Formats: sequence, structure tokens, C-alpha cells
Amino acid sequence: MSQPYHHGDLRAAFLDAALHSLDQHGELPSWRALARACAVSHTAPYRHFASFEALQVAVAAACFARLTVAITHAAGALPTPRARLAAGLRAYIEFGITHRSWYDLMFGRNLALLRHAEVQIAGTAAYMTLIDAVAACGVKDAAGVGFTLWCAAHGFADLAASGLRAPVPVAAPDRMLEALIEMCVAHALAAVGPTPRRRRAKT
Amino acid sequence: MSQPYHHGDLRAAFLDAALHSLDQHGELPSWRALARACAVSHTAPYRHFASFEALQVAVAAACFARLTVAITHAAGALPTPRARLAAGLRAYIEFGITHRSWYDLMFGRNLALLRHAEVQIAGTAAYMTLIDAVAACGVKDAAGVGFTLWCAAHGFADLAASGLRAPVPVAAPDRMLEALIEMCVAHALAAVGPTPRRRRAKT
DNA sequence: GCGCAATGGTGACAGTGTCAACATAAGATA
DNA sequence: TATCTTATGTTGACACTGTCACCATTGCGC
Repeated sequence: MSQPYHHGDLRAAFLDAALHSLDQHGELPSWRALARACAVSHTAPYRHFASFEALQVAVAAACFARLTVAITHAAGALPTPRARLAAGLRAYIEFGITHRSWYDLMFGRNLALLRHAEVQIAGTAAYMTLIDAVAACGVKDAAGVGFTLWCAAHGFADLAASGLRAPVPVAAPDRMLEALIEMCVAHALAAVGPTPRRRRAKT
Repeated sequence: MSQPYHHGDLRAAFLDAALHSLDQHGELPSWRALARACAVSHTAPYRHFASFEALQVAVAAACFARLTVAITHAAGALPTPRARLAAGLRAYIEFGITHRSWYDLMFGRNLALLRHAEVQIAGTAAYMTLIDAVAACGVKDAAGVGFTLWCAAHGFADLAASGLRAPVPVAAPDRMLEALIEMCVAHALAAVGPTPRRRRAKT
């Protein structure tokens, strides 16, 4: 049941080979190259993935699972909710930069992948770790604040990973990530403090 | 000189057809489909673009030029630098959402495009409008602050355009964009004076 | 032991981007 | 005007892709 009949676990072998090639060449191998890497015929993957897109979905879901692990592990045993939030944000951004080809596949390469249920489930798991971290700080609208933080972090990771740099010299380029995280955390905690500084409703 | 020999302006026709197909089908047509749409042979584009990637680069550069126009036009005749900054940010984000397939091509589809000089030049032009808007507010490190703002805006646009939503209900989903922009502007202006809160800088 | 479904292989198809070789037309030169 | 040169467009081919119909093998349930 857990092991297929002929090969051992060809589906897992495909996923491993895909992730390995993603690390090595920066992009997914072609359908046939993947089969070649596993020494099977070029149609063997069809017994485990309905299409090339289905394979991409499976790999992206696996990458989201690793992102969840990275965030959870980084927050780990830190004492305060604020420290865990900052560490989680940092882990998210560093994941996007370090595992650039994974992140490209998850967000950049084909956004249509995000519409598949399998990817959405895996993505929500990662998302919830952020929401939980915000909620742990005592923030009322943790979902709303978390979405804003996710935006800022994703934007930074996406642009930094793409090699985009400020076209003019900045004062402290090494402190940019710190500044972003600081801004995020300050914004998150501004909603919890005794002086909420809430937006005035539209008059 | 301005008009090619046989067709009229086949290069412009290719770009028009590519943008049109981008609007209509959400993605670039194939090399040969593009030639088909212009009623020429499947190798005719090679006289105007060195490769399919070169065509993508040219289209992405054209899209960046339109983004620059959108930002500049939105900021337009608003009275204060702060208002122009907010309007520019809003225009950026709305551009990414409205012209989703363009934005996908510019950022999402193939990040390798950003490494090409032609795209970088066009991207820098759009980028500079943001830097200028920040500098106009009196911010010292306009490049650094601008990069942070670009990150937040890009993250919001990218995630919103991809259809990603908060997996749990948020308090005010319609006000999310407002909250993000306000956070960005507040952060930008916090760098102006020693007392960031209510202190208004010099003109 | 048999039947059957799961798993893997063969060969083909239309489509892709790219290239070499050829054809044509416009401008330059004599 | 006649010829040459260069830019532009076409033809046909190549290796490659994802997908499909059809066939072969394997292992489990009966």
C-alpha cells in the first residue's frame, strides 16, 4: 500500500529528482528529463501524476511544507511572542532567498498553481503559523495584520530573490531587512498597545 | 529608415499582437502563434528579435513603461508630497491587479528577465518615480525607504493578483489596501523628523 | 491458479524554438 | 541604368516537448 508494485516508490523518486534538479539547475526538469533521471520511460510519470502541471503542484506543495518547517523551527524556543514573530518573519524571508528556485516555483513561476487545492492547503499551513504568531502577541485582527505582514515579507523576498536592487545607493543596504522587519513588528504591535493609534473611520 | 522594407513595421506589429494576446489570453503567445497572428512565416520574428526570450524582454520593458505612466499620471496634480506618494503607491498596486498578465510577465513569470539591461532600465524608471516621491517628502534615505515601500507594495500586488486571500476571515478585508498604504506612508514619514508621530517636516 | 487492476513500456502525434539555406526587395554605387 | 549589398521574409529541417492509444508485466485478492 505504501510501496508501489514495481519500482519501490517511483512517485517519491520523481519528487526527489524534481527537487534535486530544482536545486541544481534552478528550474524544474522537463517531463521527459525527469523520467530519464529516474531511468524509466517517458510516460511512466503518468502513472503517478495526471499531467506536468500536477507534478508542479505536488512539488510546490512539498516546498510549502518545508517553509512551514523552517518558520516553526526558527521561532522555536524563543521566549516572547514578539521574538518568535520576528524570527518567523526572518525565516520566511531567508527561505525565499536561500531556496530561491523553490520560492520561484511556489510564487513566481506560475501563479495559477496557487489555485489548486493541494497548494492552497499547504500554503495555508504556512500562513497559519504567521497568523498564530501575530495572535500570540495579543493582536485583535490577527488575520488582517498577518496578511499585511505576509505582503511585506513576500515582496521583500520576491524582489531580493529576483536580484532586484535599489537603482541608487542606499544609506544602509545591510540594514534593509532589519528595517523591514522592524516596520512589520512595530505595525503589528501598534494594534495591541494601550494607544492603538487606529485608523480613523471614513467620515 | 523609420519604416522597414516589406511589411510596414513588423516589429511593432509583433509587440502589439503580443500585448493584445497577453490581455486576451492572459499569457504570451508562442513564437509561432505570434508569427501566425501577424500572417508571416514562423521565422520572420527572428529578423526583429534574437530569440523568444528577447521578445519577452521587449514586451516586459513596454509594460514597465506603462507602469511608469500610470504612477506618474495618478500622482499628477495632487497638492502635497504625501498625497502624491500615497496615490503613486495605490496606482502601483492597482496596476499590478488590473493588468495582471502584464504584471505576471514583469515580475512573476520569469524572474530571469529582470537581469536583462533593457528591462532593468525600464524598471528603474518606474522605481525612480517612487524614490522621487519619497524624497519629495523630505526623507533623508529615500532610496532605502523607497525600497522598503516597493517591497510592501509588490508583495501586496503579487499576492492579491495571484488570488491568494487570508485563509481566515479578517475584520475589514476591504480596508486592507488602505491599511497597507498607511503603514507604508507612516513608516516613510517616520524617517523625516526626530519625532516621527505628529511632526510635520519642512516643505 | 486465475483474473484483474496497478504499474511500466512503445510508438506516434502535433506543437515548440531554433537554425541553415534560399528568395526577394530596397537602397547604394558604378 | 545596371549591378552590388544588405535588410527582410520564406522554406524545410532538427531535436525536443507534453500527451495519448495501445501493449506488456507484475503482484494482490479471490
